[in-house]
Amino acid sequence: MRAAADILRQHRLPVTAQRVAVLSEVSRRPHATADEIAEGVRVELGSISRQSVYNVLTVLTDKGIIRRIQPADSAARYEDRVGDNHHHLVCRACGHTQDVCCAKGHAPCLTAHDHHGFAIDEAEVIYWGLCPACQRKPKR
Amino acid sequence: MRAAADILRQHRLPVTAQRVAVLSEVSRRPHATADEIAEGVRVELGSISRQSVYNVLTVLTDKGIIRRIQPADSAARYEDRVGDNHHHLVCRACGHTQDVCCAKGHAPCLTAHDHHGFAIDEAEVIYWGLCPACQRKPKR
DNA sequence: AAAAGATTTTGACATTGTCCAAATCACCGG
DNA sequence: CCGGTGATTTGGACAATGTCAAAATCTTTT
Repeated sequence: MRAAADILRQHRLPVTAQRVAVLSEVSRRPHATADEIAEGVRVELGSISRQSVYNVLTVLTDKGIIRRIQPADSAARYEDRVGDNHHHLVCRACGHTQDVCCAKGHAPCLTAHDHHGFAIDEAEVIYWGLCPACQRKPKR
Repeated sequence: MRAAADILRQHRLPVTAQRVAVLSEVSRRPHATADEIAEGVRVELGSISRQSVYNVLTVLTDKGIIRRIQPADSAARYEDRVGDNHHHLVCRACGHTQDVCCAKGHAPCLTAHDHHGFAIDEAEVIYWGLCPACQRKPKR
């Protein structure tokens, strides 16, 4: 992946330390929450306000540089991998999130046959289950 | 649908006015949020505490009597229709939610081909777009 | 180097939920 | 039909995740 600063410039976004750090963090640790990203950025930058993390994540999402996913029972998560058709595997126990390719290329069954007049622009798929680690833990 | 009280008894749940009212409301108005349900129940019962609405919704969900769905950017919504394999169409603008049958019967493509060791128990699909009404409104 | 405009910060506030203890209610047995 | 008992409901505090707005600071550009 190109340097964060270049990506920002390419999108005509003023390059600030906060933006570079947040984007790098999203790239380094996919599927992290805003809070986790803030922590990671603080290691690098010393500090960043909570609001700035949200500001940056919002502008990056709006530009299509990153993607926001919001599984149930979890704060929003962000990822760097955009533009391809991939979905997610989420662990019900620990929230661990993993990318999965769409099962059948162009998702034959992801076009609702009766769309009730909706103008559909995205089919979001989340597979729920237990990750390998949580399967081994004693049930609660 | 059977009377709410019967359903509760069938699941060995003590029948309370709050439970009957909440369950009826979920049944009458599918995809409502906890807050909307509370409002509806108050019309019938005069009052109900916020906590009770959550308590009832939780116990009904745990018993499998209702289902909770949590689309991004929305409070959790509840529905009465359980046990069948249906998904949702959600309007990005107004949040209006509509049921849709799975496009291909038993969802051939809803088994991720590489599940990374996860024990998958559900494939959740949400189609995002604009509902007919919001398509007609001026863009924001 | 300075001006102009955008970004960051700070602190308050909103929404959705959860926790806990006290009061109340539903159901069972006598 | 009436208590007793255990479950449910309530009220109030609290937590997590975001958003809003205004002042301070930084990036870019001239």
